[in-house]
Amino acid sequence: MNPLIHRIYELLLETYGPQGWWPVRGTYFPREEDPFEVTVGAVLTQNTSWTNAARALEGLRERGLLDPHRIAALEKKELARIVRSSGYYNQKAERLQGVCRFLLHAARRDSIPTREDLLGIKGIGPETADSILLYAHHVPAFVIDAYTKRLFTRIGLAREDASYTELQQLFMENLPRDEGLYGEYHALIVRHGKEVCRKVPLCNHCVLARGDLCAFYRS
DNA sequence: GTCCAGGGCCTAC
DNA sequence: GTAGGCCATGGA
Repeated sequence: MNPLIHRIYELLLETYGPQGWWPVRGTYFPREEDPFEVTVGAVLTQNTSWTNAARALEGLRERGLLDPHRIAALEKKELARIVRSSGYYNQKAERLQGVCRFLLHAARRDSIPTREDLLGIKGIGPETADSILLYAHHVPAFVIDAYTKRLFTRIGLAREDASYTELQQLFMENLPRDEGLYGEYHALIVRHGKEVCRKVPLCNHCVLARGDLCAFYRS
């Protein structure tokens, strides 16, 4: 166990507070948590700001379309029009319908999809699969994204060429297997990535460049 | 006008 | 097996 992995989580949490990603009680999801809605959101936010993805999600909700049967039955062009604000709308319409077909046909009702199942769907890569497992189904799968890689490479805890799997192992082997912790940690990394450390290789004003991490950080 | 956002697929070497 | 191109909107 490398204690730094958890220590960084504590520092981020102290700095930014709980981020309240899915299940969401905040701004973008007024409703109760719905695994399907979270799954759709995970696709819509691919390489796209959450505000743009949330608009698309809202468009689906206000039309009563947050249902795999309905999305699968829609004309693809119509679906693309509705999710336009999330960008890549033709691709995302296609991907959403692929996810829905899987949920309706391949998956058993009310069962949690496996990671392999999700990766078999066109348009679902490792990050989206783990996001769906973690935030929709509360499976402890640590989500790795570009922020995570950048931050932990700079800190020196990961190699530049580390694969998704290697980075995921870094977290999962050094943290208790806790889906709540994983979900909050990933959200905090994203928040931190937006706040600071954008272009400079190492920012001295960064929260992680102080305190007990300082010596390690600068070494 | 430029850069970026809660990626992933396809193609060419 | 991997680097590069492509998908595309909306906010800073």
